[in-house]
Amino acid sequence: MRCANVEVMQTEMLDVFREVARQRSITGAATTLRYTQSAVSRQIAALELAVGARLFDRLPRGVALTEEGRCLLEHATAILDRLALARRDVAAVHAGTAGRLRVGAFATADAALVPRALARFRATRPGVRLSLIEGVTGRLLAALLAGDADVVLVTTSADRPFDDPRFRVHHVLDEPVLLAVPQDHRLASASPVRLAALTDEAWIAGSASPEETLLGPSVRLGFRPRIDFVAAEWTAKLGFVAAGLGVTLVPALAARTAPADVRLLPLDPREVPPRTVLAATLPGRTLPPPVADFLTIVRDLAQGGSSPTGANSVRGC
Amino acid sequence: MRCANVEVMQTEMLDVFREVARQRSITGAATTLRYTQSAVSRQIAALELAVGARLFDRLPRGVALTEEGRCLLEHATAILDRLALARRDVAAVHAGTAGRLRVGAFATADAALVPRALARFRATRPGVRLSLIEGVTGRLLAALLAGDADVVLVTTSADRPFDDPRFRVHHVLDEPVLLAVPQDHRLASASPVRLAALTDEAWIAGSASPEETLLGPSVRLGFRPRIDFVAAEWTAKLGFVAAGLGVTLVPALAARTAPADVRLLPLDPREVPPRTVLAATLPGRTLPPPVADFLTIVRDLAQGGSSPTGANSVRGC
DNA sequence: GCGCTGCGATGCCACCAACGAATGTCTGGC
DNA sequence: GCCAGACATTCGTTGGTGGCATCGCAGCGC
Repeated sequence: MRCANVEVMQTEMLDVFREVARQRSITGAATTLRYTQSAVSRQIAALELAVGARLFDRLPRGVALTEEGRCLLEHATAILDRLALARRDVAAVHAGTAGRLRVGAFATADAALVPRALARFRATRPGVRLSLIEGVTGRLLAALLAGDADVVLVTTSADRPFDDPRFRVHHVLDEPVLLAVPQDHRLASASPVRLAALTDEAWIAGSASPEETLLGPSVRLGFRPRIDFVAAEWTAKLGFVAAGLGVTLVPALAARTAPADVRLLPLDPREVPPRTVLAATLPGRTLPPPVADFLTIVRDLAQGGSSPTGANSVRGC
Repeated sequence: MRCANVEVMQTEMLDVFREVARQRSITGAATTLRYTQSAVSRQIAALELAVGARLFDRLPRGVALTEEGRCLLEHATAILDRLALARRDVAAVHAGTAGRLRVGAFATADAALVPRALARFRATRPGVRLSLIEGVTGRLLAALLAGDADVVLVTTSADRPFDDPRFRVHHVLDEPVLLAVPQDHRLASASPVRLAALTDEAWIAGSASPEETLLGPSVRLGFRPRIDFVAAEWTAKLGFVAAGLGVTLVPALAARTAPADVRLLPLDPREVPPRTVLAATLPGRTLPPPVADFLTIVRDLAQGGSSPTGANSVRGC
């Protein structure tokens, strides 16, 4: 019975209102807007009903804004401008010339792979705001779920497939694991090294329980290392190695951070399977162009698409 | 044939969009907004068509904003907030609790009448921004026409009725004109003074041609003053009078600025008709509450509604 | 494994809100 | 005093929009 939207200010109303205010004429605005005079007249009447105040004084020649109309005009102009801005902004995001890309990655990926990828990304999409969070796999996946990241780079061992349905995974690269030994180690010139030759070595690992470290896959294959030192940071582990206190495993991505007095030796991939680097996104979501681009760039770089990373230089051995 | 407003973002669309984004559910938003699920679904589809991008990813349980949707949400929120602000603002202006009042007035009105009126006005409508422009009648009326003032106070002599159809006039007060004489003048105790007694006086006037001054009406009635000194400012004229160099006419509103050694004498209103003070607004416009209030207050003050002005104290003589 | 359930999309229909055309009304000007 | 210009109003029509019902799809539980 009664009009439902008697109180609604539609954007078209505001547009008509603005034009009438500009021209100080209902008939003129109607002509400009390709409406009939009656249509504009009724639009203004409806808007006046909606705001509960007369917006124009009707003069013998045209109309004049009332104080209420002048007040509304400021707001209407701002609203219509913002609406136009919203159009342009959404279009820019859609085209990939604006927006944001929030990447999450593990520490060694941030050494070279991610910054190079982001640099190349920025060159092609300079309007996209970039941000990065670093952390371990669990934190990264939580951030992705929480909506705090658009794509995260995580690692997993090949013997533990990543099949959580809450994530969509994109393969990035299979990263060989290297053995770090002191420069004068007895195996420093052996290639490749077999695990059987390392049973009596003093190991340096990130945790006292080797299951959770890079040694995990090999442990599950039957290898039993003797862990003498526990250190979390790569620089610390490599420092111990350089001092001749033991050996450790190093992912290829961290190879470039190794000091000169440490030798990195390839291992048999059947005994020490490569670590898989994955990108994870949320399933069911359309990949925004920035994310898709970033994935392409990261994969390209991982395959040696540009100046080789430490991983690639060693993989060639 | 084709939809005319396929590209329009209506405010209701944005409202629905915001609610869907908040609840991450089309069905939920429909329930909250008292719509059916199909209506909301189509609203979102129409909005996506309007902006040319998918705003939500449809998930098995609800929906999730895309990057474009997140972008639009910021704008939509701002727009809807501004729309609500516009409603409140216009309502406040309509109620007279907000807005502005731009008064124009001639110099002597600004001595006491206008500031007192504005002070009383502010007490009742503290939210209204006040502004004042001062000038002579011509400038004030021009400002009114140009939309730079809402109401202007001007003076006119009773023998020159103000009948310009471009203005709507509101009578404020009839202001008697007083004769200023030195304290020891021969007429200092006469009351009222007849013009016939002033034919030989040395006159001080605002212009060499008395037609344009306060003497104008009397001149048109046959009086021929001898103008010895020309000075524009009231303080200057009264200074000449105090020095015994002549006599001059003073409007009652300026009486309070007279120094103590000058006597102000009443004149016969038939020979020196009172000056009329008018308020002018634009015709055909609804008087905003602030303007109507201001007019009421000014009239009230002019009739001695509060502490008497200089005019009133003299009028009583 | 199969059916159920929950959610969004869509076809169909009805309604009314808004448009266009024509007319009415008022004011100012010649 | 009639005309012209501008806004308001009335009337008939139509397209946009919501409701109803249904479909498709995916996850979950028995």
